[in-house]
Amino acid sequence: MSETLKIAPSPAMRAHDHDRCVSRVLDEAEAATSASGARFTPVRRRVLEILLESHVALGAYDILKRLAAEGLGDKPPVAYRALDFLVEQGLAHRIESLNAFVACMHPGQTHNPAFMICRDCRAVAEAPGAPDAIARDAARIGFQVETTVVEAEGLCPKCQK
Amino acid sequence: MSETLKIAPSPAMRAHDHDRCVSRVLDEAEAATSASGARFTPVRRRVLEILLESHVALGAYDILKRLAAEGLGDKPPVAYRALDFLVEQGLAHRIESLNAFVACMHPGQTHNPAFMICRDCRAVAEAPGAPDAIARDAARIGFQVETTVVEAEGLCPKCQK
DNA sequence: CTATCACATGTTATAAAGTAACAAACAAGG
DNA sequence: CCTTGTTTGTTACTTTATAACATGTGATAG
Repeated sequence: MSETLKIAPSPAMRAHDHDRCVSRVLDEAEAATSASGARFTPVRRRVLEILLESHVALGAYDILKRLAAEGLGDKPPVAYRALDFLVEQGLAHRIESLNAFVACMHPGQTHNPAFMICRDCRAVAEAPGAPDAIARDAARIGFQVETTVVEAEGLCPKCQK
Repeated sequence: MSETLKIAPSPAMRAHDHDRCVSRVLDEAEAATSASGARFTPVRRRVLEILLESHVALGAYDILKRLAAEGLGDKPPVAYRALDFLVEQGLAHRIESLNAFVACMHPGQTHNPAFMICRDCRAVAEAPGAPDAIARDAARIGFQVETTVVEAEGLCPKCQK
């Protein structure tokens, strides 16, 4: 059932009502965390908000700078802990090829996301993703896949101009 | 034409004649570099040999330790430069999710490789890879893909036991 | 030959990314 | 309230990576 989700690539690279998009995700996050008994604390919430300000990948230290400016903590573990939490809860994703993080644009949905990452502006769009070819090869050699990383780097529509 | 290459996933996780596999790749590397006018210097060659000793992902500093032990250099740039060279020449691949490197098992062939990475022993198998779903989504939103990273983490046959 | 130019290596220093370990604060149930 | 588990604060450190510049080396045009 995670195969052919009816969700479009996330709006990162299209015009969209960003305020609505932010509050929608924030509401879903609120719901998701309270449902799982997890605590959506001020630092955690703020980190998600910071990620949600743009659809751009931010490094842990970028976020830490923001937190520090707001008096929410200025030591690396503060940022990493919040980010780890968000990733565990499916509220954020780590972008391996950038050592950076983005807010998840459809939390709650089981997904094996694929990302399109602009090398110029670092905008990240999230697509449903279906790493099928590799699943076939894995089966062929008896490799047991647990997680997948699928990231396409290139230029977003804006940065092509 | 890179779509359906007739190459199998690399032998990393199957029994194989490793000496033959090493010397084959080394020969191909020799050919490829001299063809492109690049210089396959002792450090570069040695780094490739080290990677080829196993089909396991090694960090730059793992390699540097080996080089240092052999008197080939003990400063980070030595290792990074050799690795960058090998990656540029298509003789090695960077594994983003491990910040590590493996030898390429079929250099010369244009490929958009996908990797299966054992989280236990760090063995890496290279598969032809065909990130198709994402290409479709990219086209849909006008994103211009330049490179792709496809990595599956899990357990190799050996480590499942 | 040898001057020159491109490329490769050596070295210093530092930046950027990430974590282990332990102490203090806090929230939530008994 | 008091205990228990989670979260936060903090120190210190490890790992990964690069900028910048000096030195060496090898091919080739003169």
